[in-house]
Amino acid sequence: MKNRLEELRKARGIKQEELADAMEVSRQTIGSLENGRYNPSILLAFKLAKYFGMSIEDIFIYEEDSE
Amino acid sequence: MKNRLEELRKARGIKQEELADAMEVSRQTIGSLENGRYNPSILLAFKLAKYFGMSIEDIFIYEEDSE
DNA sequence: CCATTATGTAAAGTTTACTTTCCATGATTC
DNA sequence: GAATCATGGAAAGTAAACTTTACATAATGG
Repeated sequence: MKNRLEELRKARGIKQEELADAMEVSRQTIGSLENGRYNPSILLAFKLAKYFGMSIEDIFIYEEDSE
Repeated sequence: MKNRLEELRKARGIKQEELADAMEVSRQTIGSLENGRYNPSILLAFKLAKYFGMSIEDIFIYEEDSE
């Protein structure tokens, strides 16, 4: 799964830490998502979608058979 | 988080086991989602959405501060 | 230069999603 | 009323998401 988090965050002009605080997760979690180290839980995906005013599908790009 | 899995599955006239096979998860996983014992991973949510031809948001109902 | 700021990443631990195995129950159906 | 079928759910284990701590580095500002 790919995602547009870094792009969307930078468009908002905020730091990883600010986004992390808004989502109530650690800065490392945001960094890990931006750099593809793992996928978000569905709850975090919903929170991020709400924060950016978009759908989950607009932020996270599902690819067949992705890990 | 609530979801419409049982309703959607029954509308299709299929068993938990058949849905599980299509999603490549165990029957117990489908049962656990239908009965709210836990939330799906985002990958499974994407697979289910694709299977039912709907968006994740149409199947899974995000509620503020849900576990 | 030096201090600070933003980010990358790793290690070790906790929590949660998911598996396999197992048993129980209600609804057929024979 | 015994056998089968669909579901519920528990227990124990594995895998992945997430936390805290820690350190490294590049960029910037004084």
